[in-house]
Amino acid sequence: MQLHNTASGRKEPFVPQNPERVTMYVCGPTVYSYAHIGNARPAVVFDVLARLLRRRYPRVDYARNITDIDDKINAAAAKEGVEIGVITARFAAAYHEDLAALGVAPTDFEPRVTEHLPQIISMIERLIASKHAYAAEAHVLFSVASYPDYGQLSKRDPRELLAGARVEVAPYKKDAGDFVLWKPSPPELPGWDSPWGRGRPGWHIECSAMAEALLGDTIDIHGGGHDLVFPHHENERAQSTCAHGGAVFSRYWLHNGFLTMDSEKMSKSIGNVLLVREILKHAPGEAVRLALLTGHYRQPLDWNDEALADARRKLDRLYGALRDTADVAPATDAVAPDAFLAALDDDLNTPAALAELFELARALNKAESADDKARLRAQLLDAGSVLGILQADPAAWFSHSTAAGSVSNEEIDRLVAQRAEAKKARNFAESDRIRDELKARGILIEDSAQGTRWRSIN
RNA sequence: GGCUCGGUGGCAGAGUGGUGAUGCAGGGGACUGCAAAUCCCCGUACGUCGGUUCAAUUCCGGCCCGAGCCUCCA
Repeated sequence: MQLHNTASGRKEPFVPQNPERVTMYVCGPTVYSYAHIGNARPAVVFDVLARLLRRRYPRVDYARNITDIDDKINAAAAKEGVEIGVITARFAAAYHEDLAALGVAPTDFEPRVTEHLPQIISMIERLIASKHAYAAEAHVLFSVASYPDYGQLSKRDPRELLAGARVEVAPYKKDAGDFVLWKPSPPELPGWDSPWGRGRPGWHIECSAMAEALLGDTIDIHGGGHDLVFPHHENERAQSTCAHGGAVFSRYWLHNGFLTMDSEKMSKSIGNVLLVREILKHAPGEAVRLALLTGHYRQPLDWNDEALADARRKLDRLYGALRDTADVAPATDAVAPDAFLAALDDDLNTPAALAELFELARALNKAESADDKARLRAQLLDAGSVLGILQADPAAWFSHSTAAGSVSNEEIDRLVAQRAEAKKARNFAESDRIRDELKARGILIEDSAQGTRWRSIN
């Protein structure tokens, strides 16, 4: 298996530190609002990676945090006049709902900042003791100058960062590039007691502390969106490495590319932020998931109506092959083909893996013997399970209707029966009229050897 | 300005130093009462200008265009 490591800028063979226990940490959401489709990409991508790793190794410890201490959360809570816990509980639950709809399996760990204050404080104390951090005016700052490797992950020149040309430098900072590990909280804001007074953790320290607590000093894989490379991951790396006496923090850094909306960056100022739950009102979660896996995870992905419609048609084809062989029990000993797994093993090449899936579907459509059908069907289902798709009942997929006020199943059955009568009487004008009527209402009729069937085209 | 990463057929999107994935759309055929689904066949695709090479879409360099990051945004 090969993975592209941001730290080296190359694909590298993936060799876990301990093959008995692979560890992966992915940066999760700050829960102050609903997840948008860009937030969903890393969740889906690293879900596929976790599935692949679980197939390869006996134990995978996958942690994805929920950040529940943050200034934006404070702002949202103040606006509603509630405790921050009200806000974070609401949006953490929404996040879970959205991910479940996208077929993202729960992670092994889901640490929260509010549950790790002692660990965070302990790590900051150790950084101060080792002179990698200093307290100043109720803040604690990480000293970038104390870590010569700073900037290596994001390929940035440390001197420039120390100079901080673009940044307004707080007076208590020794160097412009120093960043906050702990900051004071005024009485009206949430705060926690610490050796430096009542305050709250800075943005980056949480992930370092929680990864340490759950996965150890050195983790195998650290993932997140490409925008996190700097400063978030650069800072995490600095903190953790220094807190651990120089031990490597993450052996492989993986970053997914950004999502654009109709070729534009998704941003609140442009007003093109698309929430996962909005999309799910008009499209099956599985299609959203597949759309996110259509491109390679490191490439930018443009989100638009056509991309989603494309994903639905792909699933129509794949589920079509499964539906046509619904009477065949999958072989129990057949697994995803080597070519499919090899594609994923090559830095999670989902487009190439998908191509193998379509080859399987074609072979399954052509298969004549029961043995071939049973084998190919099992292979297709198993391959689908690695990508987290194709596990639903094909009949459910094709009857899935997202159009409001569509025809009831009873009415469809009645019209199909009427049409069958007309056909039997060779009254084709009438049977075609019924078919056209159903089509106009979003139902497509298909006559097959097994009888007439239908599917929703909305 | 600095640092990343891209520009592949109508669209999406892999990949490769020499036999041009895959899906959708499109054309032809088989099947069908007609369709749909399925199967078969069909595309002078690799931003641009140079260089290296027997051979470059694939390697190197310039240029043009696009995306992202440059201190709390996945």
